[in-house]
Amino acid sequence: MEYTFKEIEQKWQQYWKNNATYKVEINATKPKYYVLDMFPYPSGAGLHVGHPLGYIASDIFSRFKRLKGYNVLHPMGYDAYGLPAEQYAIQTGQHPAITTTKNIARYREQLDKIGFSYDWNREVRTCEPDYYKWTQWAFVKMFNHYYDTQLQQAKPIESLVKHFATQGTDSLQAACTEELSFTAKEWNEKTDEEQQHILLNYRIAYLADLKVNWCPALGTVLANDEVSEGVSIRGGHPVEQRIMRQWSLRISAYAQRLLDGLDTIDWSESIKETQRNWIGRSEGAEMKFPIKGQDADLLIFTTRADTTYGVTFMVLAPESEYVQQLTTAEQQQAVETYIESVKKRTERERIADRKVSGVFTGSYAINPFSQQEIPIYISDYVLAGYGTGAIMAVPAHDSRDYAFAKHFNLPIVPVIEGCDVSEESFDAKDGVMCNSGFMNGMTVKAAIETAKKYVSDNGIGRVKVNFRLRDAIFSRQRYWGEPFPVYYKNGLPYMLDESKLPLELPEIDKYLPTETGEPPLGRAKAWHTAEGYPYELNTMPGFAGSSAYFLRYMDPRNSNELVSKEANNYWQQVDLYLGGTEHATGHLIYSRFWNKFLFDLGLICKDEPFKKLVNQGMIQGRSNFVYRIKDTNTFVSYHLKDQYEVTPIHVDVNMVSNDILDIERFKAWNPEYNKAEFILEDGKYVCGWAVEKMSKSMFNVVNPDDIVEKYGADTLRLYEMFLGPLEQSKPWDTNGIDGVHRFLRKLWSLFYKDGNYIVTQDTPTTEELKTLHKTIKKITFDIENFSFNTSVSAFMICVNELAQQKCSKQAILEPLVILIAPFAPHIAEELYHALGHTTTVCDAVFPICNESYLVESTINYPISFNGKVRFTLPLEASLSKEEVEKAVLQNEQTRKFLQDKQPKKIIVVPGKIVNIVL
RNA sequence: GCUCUGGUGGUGGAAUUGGUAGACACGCAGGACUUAAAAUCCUGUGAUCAUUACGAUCGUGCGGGUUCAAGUCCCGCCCGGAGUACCA
Repeated sequence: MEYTFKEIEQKWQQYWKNNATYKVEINATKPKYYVLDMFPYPSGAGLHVGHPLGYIASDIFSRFKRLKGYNVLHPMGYDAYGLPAEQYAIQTGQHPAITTTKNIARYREQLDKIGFSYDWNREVRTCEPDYYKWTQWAFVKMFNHYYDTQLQQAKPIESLVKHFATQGTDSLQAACTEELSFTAKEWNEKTDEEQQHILLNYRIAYLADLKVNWCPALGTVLANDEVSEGVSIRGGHPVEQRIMRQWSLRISAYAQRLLDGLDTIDWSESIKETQRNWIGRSEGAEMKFPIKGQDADLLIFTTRADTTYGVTFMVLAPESEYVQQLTTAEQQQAVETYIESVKKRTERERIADRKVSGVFTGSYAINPFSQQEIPIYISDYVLAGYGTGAIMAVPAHDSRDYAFAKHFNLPIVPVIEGCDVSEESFDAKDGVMCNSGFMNGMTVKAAIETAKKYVSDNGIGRVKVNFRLRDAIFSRQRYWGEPFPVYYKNGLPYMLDESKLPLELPEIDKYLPTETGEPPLGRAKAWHTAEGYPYELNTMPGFAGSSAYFLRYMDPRNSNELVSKEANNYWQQVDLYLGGTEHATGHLIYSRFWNKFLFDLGLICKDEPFKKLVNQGMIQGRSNFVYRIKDTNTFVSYHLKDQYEVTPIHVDVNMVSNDILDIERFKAWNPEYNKAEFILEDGKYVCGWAVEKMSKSMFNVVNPDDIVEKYGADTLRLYEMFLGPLEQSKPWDTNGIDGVHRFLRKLWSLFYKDGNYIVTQDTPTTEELKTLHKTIKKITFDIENFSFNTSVSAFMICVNELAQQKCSKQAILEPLVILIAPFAPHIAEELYHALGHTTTVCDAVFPICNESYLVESTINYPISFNGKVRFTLPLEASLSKEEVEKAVLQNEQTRKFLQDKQPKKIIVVPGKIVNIVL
């Protein structure tokens, strides 16, 4: 019997399907394990060979855990809402639901070919009403809660209303957009409308006028993590700042918990660090600088209160509310001109062009430490959104302030001894204070603490923690997303009753904004409640649907709850989450926030969603080139190209094998090349290559279907793992896949020779047992450490050794088949049945290493002289240090290397090495 | 700039606590089988020098250091990749 992978794979895929092998239910008698892949957005291009990398790794781990006796939840679904389907709809008029359904079918077909152990009964699609009902539901909950900063927990908005009714804002501990102050009496006298307005200031999901990233090309606003360097991440379109009325989620209230939680989860240090930076906690002081001639203060935030004596001017952000208040009549014109010029600049221009610019307001502040008068400027290097939108400038110790001071000729006063500020600022936080009154002589570290105390003791301000993390803007002016369960009455938002959910996405005639510039939902007919109140026209952003999908998988068909208590208590949280690093500041923060919110409401039992996170590296493309001699239709082979003036041209990697071009296919590729001529080397055309992003335009996309067709799914699975460490980025190079395929054939040939089944019941030899158990040990260690590339080589070594030993004994091969089942499930299932089993290999028991087979009786000691190994010497493993030393010194070869010299020192590491120092 | 990563043969990579650097594969070369090709199998394959056997020297981005012993630890640089960016 031959290794006919195609038949074998189809046969077992059908078997698994027929027998519901991967269906999983709550089973209290077994420990649970939850393995999750980041679910894909089903794009029109289908999967390329890079996508399944993580899925294969997590599948290996799931299957391993199952063999180890765990009840493994391993689901898959689709992040089905998104821009590409909508953009396609705009171009073609095809409903995005149709595009999406088609793409999902294609994804599923591709995934099925690879033999994953997903329980497809649990599939979710974020665009299905059954699913997004719970996205809307969570939003309603967020609207109906506020964040208590004292308890560090979300609380029902009713308790806040009660607080207002009895105490007003007195001793209020609630996260808010704007600090408000009113009495209980004032609150009670307000109209319902006024009260609702105030409550929006506290709700976790709230509507507010915010400065947003508006992307005109996409016709929508984008969240901070969807914008990079002033352009949209999807599509690279310019983004500008605009004030718009938008739904937002008060994720900033959770900043501290999101930060602290990082210490409790097993994620890579680098991704935790990225989140820490994104959250951006900084401890400092909020200080009031009195304004000269006004009964008002300028409030600023600083982490360097110790440098206050060095403050020689103040700077406001152009958008700051202080601007109007502090601009004097004489400066009015100049300030207006400046602010106009700043407004015209896009975010992108601001980043690209960092010229110092600014304008004087005409007003002065009083330095609360030195009592000196200092001018107040406006400049766009100060950000409105951070701190208070105003700063105290310390040019001697801050490079930005320094540049500004130099440009406007403002004084620079150093407050740290011995630093030279004639050329640049001294930003470091070490040294001894000077020019600083009561802080003189202190170290910077001590001065920071002293200054903070001074500030609070003298009523200048208070110690404060600031976060960089902004609230998440939650509105999108698009069609293909979750509708908000919101209607408006007198311009005020109200939530639909939970019984009315889901509010389904309506049909519209065109997927474009309305003529009046309203979002696409403005085109929907009868888009209002039964009473006639209009529904919200925005839809939710991409991260809405992916923020709690891991919970829904636990209980995907529950129509009464997001997840039942029973299912949640059993499955708890994701034990292993596998996906790319690109979601570090988006999905992975939002879903932690969402999860914590649900946790606060007592709806789920864990406050962190993903216990362990593993990030797979990106698979890059490996492009091939041909070299056309300039102005000809002649192509010259790689090693001869330097003799000509050539233009490199990308050539489809699918017509290149081991860098040798298939000339006939190349000619047929494009009519232009039909008559092409070639200058060959050794009768072949050798292509050049480079590592680039895998994309259509580089002609380097490799489709997993083609690999499965040619080599089988098991080969694909093994080869993807064999390429290199899971977490590292690496180029896909189909060269080398033959080796892995050959390995499977070799494994097969331990069972079948010349078409005959040759497995025997003989008792294995010590050597054979050693081969097996060393492999068990290695594979177990590797899987637990996500080192799948080394597992594959361990299997190769094992099979090579067994072939050498001519071992076809059931006692060895059966454990080996179970061992390899997580990696190559189809061949394993086939061979497991060949060995006489009638149930699936998935329900076998993972073999355990018996160390006693690994004990060596002799050790081949490397004998080194001055650290250089000269020869090896087999010695009894039981020999003591002294005996080893004696045996080595008596050895003839040792004498030869010693010559007449007396060794100065002999180091014997038992079981490892001998080093003789001369 | 800052943070995180990584740098080992022609290529992908291995080396788990400092202990024989280059496992395992690819590629290449030679050989066997074959009318021939494919497939398969065997042998060799870091570099340089030497070759009659024994070999010798160098070698993990660069320069130092610790150690009997360094790819691995310490100090200082260089280069690639990713993220982030006026955050006070």
